[in-house]
Amino acid sequence: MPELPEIETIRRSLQQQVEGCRISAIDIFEKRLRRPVPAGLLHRYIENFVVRLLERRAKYLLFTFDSGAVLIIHLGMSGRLGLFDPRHPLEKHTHVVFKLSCDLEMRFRDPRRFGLIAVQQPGRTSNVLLDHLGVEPLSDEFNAEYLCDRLGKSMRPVKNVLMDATVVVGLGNIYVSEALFAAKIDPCRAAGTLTRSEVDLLVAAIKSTLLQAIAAGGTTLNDFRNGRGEAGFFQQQLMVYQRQEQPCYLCGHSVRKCVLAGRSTFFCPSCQA
DNA sequence: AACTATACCTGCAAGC
DNA sequence: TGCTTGCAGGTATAGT
Repeated sequence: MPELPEIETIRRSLQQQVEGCRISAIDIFEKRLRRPVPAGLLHRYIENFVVRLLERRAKYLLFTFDSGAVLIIHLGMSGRLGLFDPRHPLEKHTHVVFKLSCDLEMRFRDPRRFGLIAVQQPGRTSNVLLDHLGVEPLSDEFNAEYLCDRLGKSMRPVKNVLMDATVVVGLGNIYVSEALFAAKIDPCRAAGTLTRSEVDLLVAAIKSTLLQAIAAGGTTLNDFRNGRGEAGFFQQQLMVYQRQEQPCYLCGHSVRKCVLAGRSTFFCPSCQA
């Protein structure tokens, strides 16, 4: 489900409780995620070790342990990670339970099983999941100069380039549509035709859209919840996403939907002409 | 080489 | 009511 703001919201909601906690036991109920759950590595390098750091890279949550290993969790489209009282009944599709020394359980639940759990072994620095990733959109590396270079002379729709994780990470279908609206750029525009001032606007729009969504605790369209089970509020600020056939809040023109990069794309044909 | 379409999986809403 | 269909926020990979 979640894009960068939702993952960052989950990270912040878990950090206090999880950092400094020991994982006392790991129960695996379903190994068939996007890749098989690495039971052996979890028991060897994660179980009975203490979480030192909970960070985010792209849409991955990274738990660094005092064993030197890193637990990598991705939530795919329908994944959830939350803290529960051990007495709370297990919800359907709960695949892995991490029992914490603080007497809580961190439960991974994912009906569609597009998520994944992986372990980077102690001493390893390269990782097949992370190595190819582009820059973080909220970092200083993501600026107009960088994006101009990556847009190049490409004829691809600008939306497709922004969804490309080797260019910039963390933007999914919701926030790309919203950021392009904020920058008043047509998602179909050939990437190479954007002017420098349009790229300036686009970079600023991406950063501010993501920051506003994080401040709102993410977007809860159907079932997103943070680590404490709380919904987000950014859905109240969506300008175009899933608003096809409804009037644009700025100009009143009907919002349109098209398909780009195989996914629904929402835009105002008047504001983003 | 650059790019797009497809597959992975379950749940849900809409339509019949 | 109950069936079928289409669609859903992500990513890797097969194919053009």
